Amino acid sequence: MTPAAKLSRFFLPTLREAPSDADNVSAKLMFRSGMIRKVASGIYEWLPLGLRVLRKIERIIREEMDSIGGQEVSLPVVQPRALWDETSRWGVYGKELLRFKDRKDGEFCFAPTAEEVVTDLVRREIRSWRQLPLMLYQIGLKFRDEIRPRFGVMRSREFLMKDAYSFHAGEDDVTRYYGEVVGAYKKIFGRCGLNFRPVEAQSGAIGGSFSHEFMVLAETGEETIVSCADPQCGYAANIERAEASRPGDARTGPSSANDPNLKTPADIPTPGLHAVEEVAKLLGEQPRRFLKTQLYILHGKPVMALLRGDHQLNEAKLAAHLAAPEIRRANEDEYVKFLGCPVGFAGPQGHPDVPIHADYAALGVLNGITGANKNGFHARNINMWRDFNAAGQADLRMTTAGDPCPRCGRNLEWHKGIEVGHTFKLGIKYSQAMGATYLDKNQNPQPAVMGCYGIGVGRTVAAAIEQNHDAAGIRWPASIAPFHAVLIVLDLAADPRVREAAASLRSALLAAGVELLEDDREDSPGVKFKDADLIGIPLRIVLSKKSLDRGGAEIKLRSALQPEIVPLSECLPRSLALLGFSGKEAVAATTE
RNA sequence: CGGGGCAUAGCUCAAUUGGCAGAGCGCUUGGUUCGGGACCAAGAGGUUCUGAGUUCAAGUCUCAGUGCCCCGACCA
Repeated sequence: MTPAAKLSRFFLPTLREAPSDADNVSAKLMFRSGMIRKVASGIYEWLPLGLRVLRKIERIIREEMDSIGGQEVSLPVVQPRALWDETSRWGVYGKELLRFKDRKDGEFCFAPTAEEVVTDLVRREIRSWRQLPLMLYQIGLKFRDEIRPRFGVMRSREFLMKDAYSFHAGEDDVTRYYGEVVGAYKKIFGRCGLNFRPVEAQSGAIGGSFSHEFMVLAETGEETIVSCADPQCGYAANIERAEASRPGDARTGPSSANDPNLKTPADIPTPGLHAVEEVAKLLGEQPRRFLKTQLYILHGKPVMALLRGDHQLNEAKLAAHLAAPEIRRANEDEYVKFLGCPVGFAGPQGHPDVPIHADYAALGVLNGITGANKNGFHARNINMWRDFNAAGQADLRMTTAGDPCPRCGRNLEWHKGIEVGHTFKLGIKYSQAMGATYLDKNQNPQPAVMGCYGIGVGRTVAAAIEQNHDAAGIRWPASIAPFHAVLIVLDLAADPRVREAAASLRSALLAAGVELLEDDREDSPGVKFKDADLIGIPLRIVLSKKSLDRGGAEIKLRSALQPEIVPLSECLPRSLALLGFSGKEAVAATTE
């Protein structure tokens, strides 16, 4: 039985005001409640109170990962270049990968993730299909040299991540197992008391439901997610990847080049107006009747994306469509060089050497308005197939307000979210590159099929605060609270009954497995109440002359408005009930 | 990487035209208090981010550097 933590001796430097560089609610509260301090941009120290929360979440993760057959390992944080060269990621990863040399000039990096290392481990030890599936996970520090760390531990450079990797004999087995992991993730975030949503993280057009992001819903989230208003449908996706346009959106085909409805192109002077909205206003036309072009550069050559005037390009989709992550937007000089006109006056017609990749929705524009490829002019009645051809067609745009659910056609709801977990069916990308093979039943070597699964542990802490706080401070869900209860004892000197009552209540709570923080500081009651609210312990118990005069102890949930007076003999059961302790949990906690 | 801003006590911030470096909170000591961040008194605490320059004089002006923050493209 652990003794109660005495606040007078507990390293809990609370602050009345947050440091000025804390830039969101959770970071402010984590600083103020003495959970974290900052060492450098994106690098934090976790103090005892914060670490207790981190450990609570880790424990939940371990239990759920173990329950689906995961086995915990500890993989190195410092990893040799040689392994990263095998998958070409030493070159591909970019500046986010922190690299350095040891005294012998050997090249290393600080692990941002561990696919290479774990695949290396497995290829050396796994021989047979009989040894599969194998699920290994670890909870350890990662480092990604983020361009712009922000929001405290939510986007830090050094961070605690649970990363898991599964190896399978065959595609079917990963698919089966992937579902188990998603189930475990739902339990993990559910047990953490979070309101979250798993969303598809891969464009559904590719047909996959094998990458999910787990989003904690919060107004302050950096991610935007759309979900179907109909729970029966259940479609939910990151806005970055949500299906927007579909082939059916195109209403024309090559035969339409001779459509009698096509009108003759005509130039219109539009001096100085380059935005679709400006030209639309001048002409009294809807933006949806426009064809919008955006020029990109791939390996020094121009590529044009074509969109309907009221739509926004999704660069990630364009990159995926072209299978070219290295594309970049063309600058003004390149517009002039390749299209012969400044940005804002370019149209798809008249550039046979520039491949055009059209969003499906753009193909439905009849007699469209677009740039005339001359400074100060736009053109009417431009039509695909007659005036230009597309090298490719795809879903290239962002979902916009008013778009229907791509699955069932009903309305979409928009939410903000914080990504706390990501699951991914990897396939054989790493096992093939690194030669992680097993012998199948027919003695044929096969690359192991892999899945990988991450959880940002520190980010989960911050997300929990974003979702559970009020003006006074944090309101921890009981399952991840640093302590279950805080005991505030007042009038110690003035009333001898208080000490006795505190002693018996303290030992009863501890014996029942309640994690107890006792505020024994020589401070005024106000200070203690303020700090208790700030650090957000779920249950507050006050013993004082006043409470005893009224018949016992004063008990209050952090979320409750008013305390209740409970007779001393009832304090233990009442506390356990308020904490939602079942008998089982209490016993488990006691026997630890 | 591009654009903008900031850097003064542990925290939040002042310092007029270039003219003695300050306040609140926190901390220490003593006293008085004790149910929502109490009060009185006395203290401790500073390389004004670093370096150079201008000046009789620089927290303040100039230059360079560093760190941090905010706005845009990656990610747990």
